[in-house]
Amino acid sequence: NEPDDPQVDLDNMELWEQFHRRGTEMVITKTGRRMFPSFKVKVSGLSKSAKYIMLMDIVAADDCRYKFHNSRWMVAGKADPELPKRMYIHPDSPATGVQWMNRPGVSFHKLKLTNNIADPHGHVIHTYTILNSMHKYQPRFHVVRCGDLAKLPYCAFRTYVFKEMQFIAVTAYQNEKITQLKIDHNPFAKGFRDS
Amino acid sequence: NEPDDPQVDLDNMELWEQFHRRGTEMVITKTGRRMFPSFKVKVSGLSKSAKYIMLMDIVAADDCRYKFHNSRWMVAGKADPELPKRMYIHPDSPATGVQWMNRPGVSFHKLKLTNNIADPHGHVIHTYTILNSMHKYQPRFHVVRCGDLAKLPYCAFRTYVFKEMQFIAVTAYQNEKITQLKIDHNPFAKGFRDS
DNA sequence: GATTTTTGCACCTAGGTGGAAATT
DNA sequence: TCAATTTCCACCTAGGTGCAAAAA
Repeated sequence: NEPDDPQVDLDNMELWEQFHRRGTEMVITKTGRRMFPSFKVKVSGLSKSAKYIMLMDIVAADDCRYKFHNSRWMVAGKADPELPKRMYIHPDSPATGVQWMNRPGVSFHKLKLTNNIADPHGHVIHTYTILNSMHKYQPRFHVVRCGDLAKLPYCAFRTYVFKEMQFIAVTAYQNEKITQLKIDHNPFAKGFRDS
Repeated sequence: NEPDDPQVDLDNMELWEQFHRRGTEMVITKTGRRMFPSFKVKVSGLSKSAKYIMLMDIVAADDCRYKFHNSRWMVAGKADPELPKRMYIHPDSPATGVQWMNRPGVSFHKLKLTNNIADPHGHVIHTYTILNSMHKYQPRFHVVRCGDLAKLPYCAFRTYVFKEMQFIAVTAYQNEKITQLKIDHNPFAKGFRDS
């Protein structure tokens, strides 16, 4: 009656698949840009009383550089070196299993993607992830049974990867079909819709 | 070279004093209303490496009920019973002394005042404080040398009180001079300014 | 020249104000 | 009748969009 076998479901999977079929792009800017669709998961199967820390990060999906040519993404050489990535710790961590499971979802919408090497601030909570433009990335989600942030480095991670979330970082959209999907579904881009 | 004698300065003291001279009022609503001026302090004198938790709460200033009569606040009987108050833990807690001192200030602007007894959600982070209308209150600030939220109940609190922050909770402003000060200084009320 | 990045912008969402009228 | 509270609103701040032009 106290399981500890997390089941993780990606929120808005149908939308993610629509983007995935066309080759998702995410804009990176100097001041930081959110992901769309946003990264949100529903977690079940946790021990009710045990404490957990939830995290995400974004890692290189391969060691290639890409370019968009003839309406297609093509490999264009070897990847540039990656800057060290920091884990984005969900700000409500640590919390008990029942607290995580009772919420409508665990959302990482505040994370921002940037190409700005200079860290904006020495914030306690790291909101920015530095990416290379024209490179392919894979977001990951981690569940750690751990009640104390200080002990996080010594705890076992359980990692969940959704291929549907792979994307290529860009400073300006390349594929107009991706642009249109963003406009159609992101409420902040409603001003560019036709209807 | 590792002091542990916190010095706390109230931000925007001149503005607080302007309100204090006229008898500050704070609006409470069903959905919750922020304080204005907002509660922000600058902390120094902490041990650089020790971890601290920062908190605030709001307690009854006396055991009276008030009414506004002939342009003055007057005692109008004995206070209604207070609902138990919860500490509002600053969301960046715990953090090291140098992290707290390096920031421009420790801000509690997200706290909301309400007269709604039904707690809106079972949030991990408590944002709402329930107050009685027409009663006088005193906000307080607490510094706790403590590295673990779970151990907070067993740690020694150092409490700082600014009399300039005393206010009477209202559902609608009584003193028009207070209303005008709010309009003059709160950027969200700019629409009501004359100029 | 061609590609990639930056900047400023109009247009949105989201939410914090006190006023005025309605309600309790 | 009077005092206190609730509801809805226009008017703000704050900040997330892709676009177009300029810059690198």
